[in-house]
Amino acid sequence: MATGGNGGPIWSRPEPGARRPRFTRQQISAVALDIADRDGFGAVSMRRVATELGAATMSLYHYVRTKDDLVALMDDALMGEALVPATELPADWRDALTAIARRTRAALVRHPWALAALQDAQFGPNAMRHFEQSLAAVAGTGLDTAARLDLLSIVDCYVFGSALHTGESLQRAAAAQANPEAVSAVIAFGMAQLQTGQFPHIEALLGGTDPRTHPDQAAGPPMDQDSLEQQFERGLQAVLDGVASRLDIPHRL
Amino acid sequence: MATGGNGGPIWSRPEPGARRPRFTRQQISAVALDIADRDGFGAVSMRRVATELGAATMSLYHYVRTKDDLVALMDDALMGEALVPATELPADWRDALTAIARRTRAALVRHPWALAALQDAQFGPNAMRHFEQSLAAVAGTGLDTAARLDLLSIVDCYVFGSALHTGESLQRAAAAQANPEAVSAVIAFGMAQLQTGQFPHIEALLGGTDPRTHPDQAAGPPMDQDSLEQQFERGLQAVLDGVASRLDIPHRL
DNA sequence: TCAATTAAACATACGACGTACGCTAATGCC
DNA sequence: GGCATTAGCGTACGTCGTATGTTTAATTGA
Repeated sequence: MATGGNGGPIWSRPEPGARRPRFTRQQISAVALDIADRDGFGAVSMRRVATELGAATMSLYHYVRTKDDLVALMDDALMGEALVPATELPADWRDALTAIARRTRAALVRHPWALAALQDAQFGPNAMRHFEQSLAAVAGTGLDTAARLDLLSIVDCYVFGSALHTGESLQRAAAAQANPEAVSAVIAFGMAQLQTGQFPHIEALLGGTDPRTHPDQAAGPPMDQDSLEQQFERGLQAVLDGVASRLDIPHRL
Repeated sequence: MATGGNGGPIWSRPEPGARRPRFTRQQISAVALDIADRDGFGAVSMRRVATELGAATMSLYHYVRTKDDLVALMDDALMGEALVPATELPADWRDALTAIARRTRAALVRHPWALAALQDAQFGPNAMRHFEQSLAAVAGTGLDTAARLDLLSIVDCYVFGSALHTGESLQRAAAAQANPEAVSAVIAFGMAQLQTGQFPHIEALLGGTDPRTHPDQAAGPPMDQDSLEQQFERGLQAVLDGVASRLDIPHRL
């Protein structure tokens, strides 16, 4: 249930009053974020969060109606990390979009579980602030409304896709380090596939180097955090080039 | 466990032999795909798949070592849908990439659960074919290896991000139709937020129209399948423009 | 000040889930 | 026809989200 049931999104309801609550939503989402970062999104259970808060499982349900609500809190905390501090938002539209994109990607990469979880979470106040900030960034383009939304959508798609890609790569790299024998099994499978002759371009890409002797480059370029970030930067500028020329945006250059 | 345990990826192991098995992997993944499409990825359980196959739960474990393996089969079936038939792949790099992008997006949009599931699934034969096909598409660009991979990565990020975006939108739209009262609660929350005055650009975007009287446009432009597809096409061409000019690719135009 | 009220906290329990374990019975090969 | 192999399955364990009902503590009205 993506919309959270009958009472509206959790942010439209006040935090519980009367008897002073032991926890704030920030504390709860912080604990949940921490668990997800340490042990993966799958480790975030109502019991676990409650335990780490020092409470009984069912006590959580006074702060959160369902687990979806908890996930919504987590996602909104993450969107908070994606916000560019208001004073740091450049005036030029291109610089502003770049700043927002960098920060958004950084937040998503920091919490690789987010993209899966975010998929059907309700949008919260920080998501709204993110949208507002994006609109502010493109306010100076002189474009009409539809074109502005197009521009934002294109850049957003690239940023989220890039974060997805980076998250996968890093997760794969981590899994490979944790379980080296599985990685050689995967490589063996890949080599066997190559030997069918159906993959000439991949063969050419590897250029005769046996990945078993160079396990650091599983299929192509290095996959460390820095390379992926540089790749993201190159792609982002290319995307911005493309939309700028398509939409005929005046630029200060 | 993204790497699937000790025995290597499922594709490196033969289907069970000796006594003739009742099911093929294709049947199994087809049933699982069908369940996911009808009732969501969360409805795909070992019990459910087994039941719909007409078998007992534990019998599935003779075809699949863990549920992760089942998900891997599902993802690979999906990547099969994303393949462009070999005879239909255009010679021009830009047309070829466009064809691959369209087909990939279509497959991902058809199965909105895929992006979440795909995140940590092992790559299979069809993913490999997809990669091979992408390499074939950019073979005629004259770029060196690193630039080719950059190009592919940028387009792929945009395609996956766009599919993520589209999937979210459609899912939200479906949820809204299934549960209209929740939607008005969300709108009420949004209006209340607007009234804080912290969102001048969003207010300007709505242009004074109260979404409660025009609930079809929750926040901005229409979100139907066609509009999203057109938006994707515009964005894709913009992205291709950008990489083409950045990478200085000769084009037949 | 002291009862009445409200809300926070919790224990128990239910039906789902993935899957470890061990048994039964059907099949292919000699 | 005998036998090894293995598909198929029943049971059970520990996890999950959460419905339900009860206890405990703080706030409020008189």
